[in-house]
Amino acid sequence: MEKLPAEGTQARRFGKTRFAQSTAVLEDYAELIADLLASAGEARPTDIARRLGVSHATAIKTIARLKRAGLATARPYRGVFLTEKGHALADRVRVRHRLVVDVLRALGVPSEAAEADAEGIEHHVSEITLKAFAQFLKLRG
Amino acid sequence: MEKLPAEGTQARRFGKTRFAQSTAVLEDYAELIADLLASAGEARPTDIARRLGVSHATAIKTIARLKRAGLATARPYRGVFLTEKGHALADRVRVRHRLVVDVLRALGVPSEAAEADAEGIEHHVSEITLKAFAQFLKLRG
DNA sequence: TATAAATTGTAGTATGGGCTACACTTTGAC
DNA sequence: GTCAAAGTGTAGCCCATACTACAATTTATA
Repeated sequence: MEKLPAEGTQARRFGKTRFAQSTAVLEDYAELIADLLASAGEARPTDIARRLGVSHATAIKTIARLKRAGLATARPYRGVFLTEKGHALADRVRVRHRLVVDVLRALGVPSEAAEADAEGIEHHVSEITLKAFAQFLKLRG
Repeated sequence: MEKLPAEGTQARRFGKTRFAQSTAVLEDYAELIADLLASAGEARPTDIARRLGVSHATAIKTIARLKRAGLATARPYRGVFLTEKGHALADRVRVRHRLVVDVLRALGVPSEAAEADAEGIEHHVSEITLKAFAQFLKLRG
């Protein structure tokens, strides 16, 4: 979610909100797919749908978007894989998620709520804020 | 944010994501309208659109949604007003926004980034987390 | 008071997330 | 090897956000 499309391009039809929102979904998918690939060796639409609580049709459509965005590859009936770019995104997302949860917990938020809220919060944390979070945790030991 | 629609009703066609997203937009509008009413005495679609960086057509459509949700009233060419419910929402949102910004700043996030990020983060902060934030700030003086 | 400028409203279109229903592969059990 | 179950894909629909383009009203100015 670091950079918005350039002014002149298709930005016009991409309000900040919509952009942030649709980016958040892609981030969630990338992270989950990386997780499934690591733990199960494969990422299938049905598993993804189940984990995200959406219908498999919705998952498949979003996977198509991941492909269009150059984040994933997939061939019919053969599961989903991440491109290098997709893996990089998943890694960034995972690190950020951990950081947000840790900060919330450090602030006294119960683990369960911290995990739940981080899910929504993480997509809106800028690089600057992320750095501050890391620094805060480091100082705090 | 606080509560999702009941299972049996129209919930079915209101994914978690969509619900959170559309609620966030209504919250932003309510807050902004309250702000405009307080500072300028009136809240006009064009002002709202300008402040939110969307077209006036988009603002007008969302204002219609606010009306449907019982949060605002508006008559053609006569500006927008908040209902009691709308004011209550705006108040809650304002308090929450302040709290989130203050916590970010306390964590060492520069003011500008804190304000910007809070805009996105605040809609995902649960009551539990909010309480923890307040407590944290109190202890910290 | 006319008339131009600004504001407001409406229509039509695109994208995105979500769903159900139905069709088509693969897989697995006999 | 057949056939049913599971998984996968497609089509069609809804609603929300957003936009541009055009129409209508209000306001401000000549």
